[in-house]
Order: sequence, then C-alpha cells, then structure tokens
Amino acid sequence: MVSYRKFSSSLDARQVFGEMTKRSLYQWNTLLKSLSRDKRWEQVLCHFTQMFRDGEKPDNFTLPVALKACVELRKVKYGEIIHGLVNKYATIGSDLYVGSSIIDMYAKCGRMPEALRVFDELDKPDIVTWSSMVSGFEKNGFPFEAVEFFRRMAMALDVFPDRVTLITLVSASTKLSNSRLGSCVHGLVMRRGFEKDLSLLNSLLNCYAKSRAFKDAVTLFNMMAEKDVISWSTVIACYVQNGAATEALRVFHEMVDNGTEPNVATMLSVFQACAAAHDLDQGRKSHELAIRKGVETDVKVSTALVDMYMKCFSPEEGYAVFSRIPKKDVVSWVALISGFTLNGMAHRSVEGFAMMLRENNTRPDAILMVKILGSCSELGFLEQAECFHSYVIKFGFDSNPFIGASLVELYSRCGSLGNASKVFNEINLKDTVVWTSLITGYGIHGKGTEALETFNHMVKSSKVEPNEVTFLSVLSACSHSGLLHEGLRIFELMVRDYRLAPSLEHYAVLVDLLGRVGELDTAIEITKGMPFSPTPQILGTLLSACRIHQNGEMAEAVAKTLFEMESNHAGYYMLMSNMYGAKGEWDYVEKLRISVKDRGIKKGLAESLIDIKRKVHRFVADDNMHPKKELVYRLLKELDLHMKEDLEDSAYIEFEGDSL
DNA sequence: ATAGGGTTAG
Repeated sequence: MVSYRKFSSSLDARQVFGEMTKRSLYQWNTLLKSLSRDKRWEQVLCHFTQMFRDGEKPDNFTLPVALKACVELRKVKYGEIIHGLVNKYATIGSDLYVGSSIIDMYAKCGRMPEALRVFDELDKPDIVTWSSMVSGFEKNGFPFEAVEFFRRMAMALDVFPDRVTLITLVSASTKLSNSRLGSCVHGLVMRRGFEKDLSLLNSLLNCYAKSRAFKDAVTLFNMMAEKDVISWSTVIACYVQNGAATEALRVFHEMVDNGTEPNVATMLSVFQACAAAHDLDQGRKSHELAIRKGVETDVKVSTALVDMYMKCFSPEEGYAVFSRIPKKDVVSWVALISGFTLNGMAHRSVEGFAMMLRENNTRPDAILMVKILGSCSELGFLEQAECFHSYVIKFGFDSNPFIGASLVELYSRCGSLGNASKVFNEINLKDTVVWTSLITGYGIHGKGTEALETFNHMVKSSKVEPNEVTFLSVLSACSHSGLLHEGLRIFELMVRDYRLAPSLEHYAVLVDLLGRVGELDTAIEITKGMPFSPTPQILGTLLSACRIHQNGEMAEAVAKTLFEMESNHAGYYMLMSNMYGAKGEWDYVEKLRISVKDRGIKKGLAESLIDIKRKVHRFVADDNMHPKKELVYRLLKELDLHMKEDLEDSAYIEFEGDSL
C-alpha cells in the first residue's frame, strides 16, 4: 500500500482522499487528474493499478489520463494492456476521447501501424483524432505521409483543419523543406482566418527560412502585424544563413529599437552575423549587451562569442571569453581550436587540445578530431601528425570517413604522400570526400598526372560520384602542374557530363591555370564571360599571372581595377609587392609595406596572410613555380607585424591518450 | 465535475 503522505507537496485533493479507505470512481479520477497535472506519471500508473485492485472499473475519463502516463513513461507495453482492456469492455468507436488517446499513445511511441489500425476502426474521427495521426507521421519522420494523411482528411467533408492541424502541417512542410507546400498551407491559413495567429505565422516563417525561400520569408515577415522575439530571431538567422550578415545586424537593431528584448537564441545569430561580417566593433557591443542581459554565462552564448572573436581575428579576446566558461563542452573546445588555427596559431590549437585532455572532462568527438587534424595540417609537422594518427586509431575514430579524409589531407600536407595513400588504401568506405582528399594531396605536391589518374580511377572503378569540390581539386591539380588541355577537358566534363554549375572558385582556378601557362588573353576573356562579376581574388590571380609572365602593362590595368574595387585589400599589396619583388625592385616592396602600415589595414590582413601561408606551402611543393621561394617567406616576415605567432615556433606535443 | 491533438528562433 502506497502512503499518500509522501506526496504531501501535491494537491489538497490527494491528502483528503488519501485518508479514505474506499474511493468512488469520481474520486479516483480527480486524484489521477491532479497527479497528471503535477506530471507524476509513475504515480498515475501506480494508482491506476491500485484502482483495479480495489475493484473499480476505469471509465472514459480515467483512460486518457492513464494512457498519457504511458506515453510520458514510454511504456508501450502498459499502453497495449490498456488498449486490450478497452477492447474487452467496449468498442473503441464508442468514445472519441479514449480512441484518440490510444492513437496518440501508439503514435508517440513510434507505432504508426497500430495507430492507423485503431484509427480505421473509428466511425467518425474528429479533428483532434485526425490531427493526432498527422502529427504522429510528422513526428516519426514521415512528413510525406503526414501530408498525405492531411489530404485524406481534406476529403472528409465534416472536418476542417484548425490551428493545431495547420501548425503540424507546416512542420511537415519544413521537414520536407518544401516552400511550395508551405505557401499552400499559408493560403489555407488565410482562408481559415488564422492570419493573425502568431505561432502559426512564426512556423510558416521558419518553413520559408528553412526551405530556402528567402524572399517569401522576408515578405511574410514584413506583412506580419505582430512580431515577437521568435519572429525577429527567425528572420535574423535567415539573413545570416543566406550570407547577408550586415542585413541581419540591421534587422537586429530594428528589433531593439522596436522594443523587443533579445534572448539567447537572438544573440547566437547576432554573434554569427558579427563573425561573418568580421565586424569586431559590433561584436564587442553585442557582447556587452549579452552581459547586461545576463546571457553571457550560457555555454552556447559564450561559445558563440569565442567563435565570433576568432573569426574577427581577435584570438586573445576569444581566448579570454573561453577561459571564463565554467562548464566547457566539446563545442566550446572546437571553437577555440579551430579559432586559433584560423588565426594562424595552429600550435595553440594543439596546446588547447592537450589542455582539454588534461582537464579530463570532455571527450573529443569526430568534429573536434577533424578540426585538430586540420590544425596539425597547418603546422605541417609530420611527427605531430603521426602522433594524432595514433590517437585517432586508439580511440576508434579511424572508421569515420571524414576523419579518414582529414588524415589523408594531413599526411599530404606534411609532405608524406606515401602515408597519405597508405591511409587512403586502408579506408574501407571511401566516399567522395576521401577520394577528393587524395586528389588534393597529389595536386598540392605538383603531381598533376597522379591526381588525374586518381580522378579517373574514382570515376571508373567506384560508385562514388565526383562533386564540385572534387572538380575543384582536379582543376587545381592541373593548374599547379600547368596541364592546360587536361584542365580544360575536366572543366568541360564537369559542366557537360556531370551537369555541375561551376562556382566562382572553379572559374578562379581556371583563370589561374590559363594565367600560369601564359594564356593571359584567354584568362581575361574567361573572367569577362563568366556568370559572376570578377572578385578581387580572381583579379589577384590575374595579377599574379601577369607577374609571372612579366606583363607589366596588363598587370597595371588589372591592378587599377583591383584597387578601385577594394583600396584596402591587403592581398592586393601582397601581390603587388610580390611582383615588384620578383623584379628585384625591393624599394617598391618597402614602399608598399609602409603604405600598408600607414593605411592601417587590419581587416582582411590576417585572412590574407593565412591564405598566403597556404600558398607558401604550395610554392614550396612546386619546384618550377617559384624560383625564389625565400622571397615569399621574406615578404611574409615583413608583413607579419599583426600576427606574432608563427608556424615554425610551435613545439611538438605528445598525447598520452589514456586520459579519457 | 473529471478526458484527447501543436509549433516556431539557435
């Protein structure tokens, strides 16, 4: 016998009835109801059983409560027993409340076939019952079936969707990322007179945002008479995800001016926007706001802050925030580790990893491993790579294709193509990324022929399809080896046979290839004919080609355009100085260096430097490319004022590996 | 008198 005194914190009703020896059906029901209101599901089932022992027969008021408890406790077996009980005493069709509770119980426990069987026993399902079915399909990962069921419901003339049904339907459309379906539901929402239902509109807004109907999302947002923090946050996140970070920040300010209080979710998107826009000032201001709102202590918020400072090239500020996180999770460590590498401080990433292992309360996950292997790649330190490799094996990460691909890349960046192909051969499930990594590896070592062979092997003998990145790698390999005709053939293959749309990057590599082999006119033609307007990067490539082929006239024309586009682009100065430097005109280099300093070019400099550092690796690997590699190193040193840390300074760190 | 379905920002 259970003592009711134990639950004295609950309602009076229980205390009163608890003293009685024999309860009436009504009293049992009241007791169960009050227990369910307090979410004491164990107790609900316990008393439900007790009720049986007392010889009381549950009625149509008792059963839904008991079934709800089964759902909450995930006790399908108990639910099945109740279902059997109901069948024994009455037909299910006799009470819709009981019927829909049984359906909902099966649906929520992932047993749609049973739910459907009960549903089909009903004579006249009402809107709640229909909705339970739609929701069941939607929740169990069958959004398509949910929509189909809704269609079936629409055929029945006696039921009309209410706001709950429509919300479920919008959720299904979102899962299908089908904005056309979303707008159909939108129309239905209007016709049914729910055009002022905020949660319904927010769901629709989210549906448009998630199914890449950017314009529809904005239109709906602008039309909404009432907006809450969710509406604003949805739209801010939508802008960020569509690469419109500045716009996202504008909307954020509008929201604040509007008097809507931002919350954790809002701030997360805001920090993402600051990071994407590299807007450190705005980032700092938003950080202060987060402190004022008292949300800085949230792990997600502080992690987003670390990420933001890192992406705004202020690693020390990022590290400061990181140090203050009381309960760091694996995502926080990822932000720190990838952030340091982004800032050209890969050795601090490795130190961070060691620190994490010492603290011994966070287990690295696959994402973290991919990141740290990438950091190690930046270092280009073979012994360190081998150390990480053994760590990967020891903790069983080697079956993950992403990690396999990272290892292939790591070894090739450390100059060990032998190990790279060995790792490659040992990977059981080679996906596109794995194949692409090996191709990239051959590419950066100037082994264009091997890259092409690997590509052909991939296409012919495996079921893996090359993607945009694969083609980028192959093209880039051709470019580094000066394989003009092969490169052009690959480009054609990509467009014609694989129907892949070349991105700006593909054009950039193509221009690079043409430039390297001296086809400067064709390169310029391609730049003009591509479906994008040329970016500073592409013009930079052209400029670099002019440098190699000593075409001063064309170089100046390109440089002029580049300068007009972005007078503060650090890469421009780098390339110009490279060009003059190559001619031995060191006084020009010095002038440019001073000019960089005077103009206070900071934004983008760190990024360019890292980019240049990557290129340095390529130059080093590529013998015939750059006769004076030292030149590049020297320029790097000259311009490295803003970035104190250097790749060579890093120390080798060993991992004991048993710490977790 | 007591009972059944729902979503949305990261």
